[in-house]
Amino acid sequence: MFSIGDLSRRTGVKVPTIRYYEQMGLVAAPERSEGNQRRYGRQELERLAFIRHARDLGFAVEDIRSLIELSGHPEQPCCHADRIAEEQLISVREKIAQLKRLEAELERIASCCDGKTVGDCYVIRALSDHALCADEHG
Amino acid sequence: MFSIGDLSRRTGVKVPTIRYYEQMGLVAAPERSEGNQRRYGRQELERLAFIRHARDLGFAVEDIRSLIELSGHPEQPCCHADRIAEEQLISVREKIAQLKRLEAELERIASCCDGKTVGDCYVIRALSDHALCADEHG
DNA sequence: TCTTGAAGCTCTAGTGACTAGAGCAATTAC
DNA sequence: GTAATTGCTCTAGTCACTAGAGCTTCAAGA
Repeated sequence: MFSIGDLSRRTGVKVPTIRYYEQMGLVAAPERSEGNQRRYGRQELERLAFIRHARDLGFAVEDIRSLIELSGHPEQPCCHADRIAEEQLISVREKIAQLKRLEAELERIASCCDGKTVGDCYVIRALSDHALCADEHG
Repeated sequence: MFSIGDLSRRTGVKVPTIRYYEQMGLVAAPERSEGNQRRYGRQELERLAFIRHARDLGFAVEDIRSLIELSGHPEQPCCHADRIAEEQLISVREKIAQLKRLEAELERIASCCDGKTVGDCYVIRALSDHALCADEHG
């Protein structure tokens, strides 16, 4: 039996975040000590590690809820879990593509600036005038 | 003189977002019509286009506030503006690097799954067991 | 056994950058 | 003139936490 602080140390999930997950129904409300403090077992530890890992991978809390639901039915086909993971992969790839466009644009803006004052600063001018952009972004 | 709807159409910034920017002090409160509706001129149009462009590039509202402040002092050296842009570039690059690690991990997870049921689904198992990860992420 | 300090509890409110909705007033087009 | 559209303010919701107040419980040393 561990306290919420122990659980936090073992999983790397902060104490208030554990309580938040309980409130959101991602982890079940655990037993309490006589003094009303939360007491966790191995099962909760594993579930919280699962949640932590999925969050690190960028899954939304709602996705995690689905994945947990699924993992409680090991006899069912796993295509739903696969789809959630693939959708996450697609969304990560889209974010990367978008950020790369921004990177290119920012590189151009920051490197072109050879003005000395704000009046002829390329950074400011580029932001003022979208026509200075090489390609469409955003 | 345009209405808030005209301004929205010309800049691509949604009407409630324009009002939000006014509340946040990013754009000045404009004149009003007799019937208390906002009436904008060319100056506000340009400022809003500036904000839109900077937001598209991922600048935080606070950064934009600084950039606007700077652009009001064209005689000052522009190193501050350059620094804001460079910091934004660094942060974009960090986000890209992080997302690429996630992409690799998700690819591995999603492609390895050849199980038929949740019970032996690699997606679920990989999320349960961090030790299955190729490298550290998150 | 006493004490002290860390850790726990609940509750409310704040973050960032909007977005949605209610309930009303003004404007515009026909 | 009237109907549709657009505008107004205000409050509350989004997501995934995070911070703080004010209190109670627990664990370790004297």
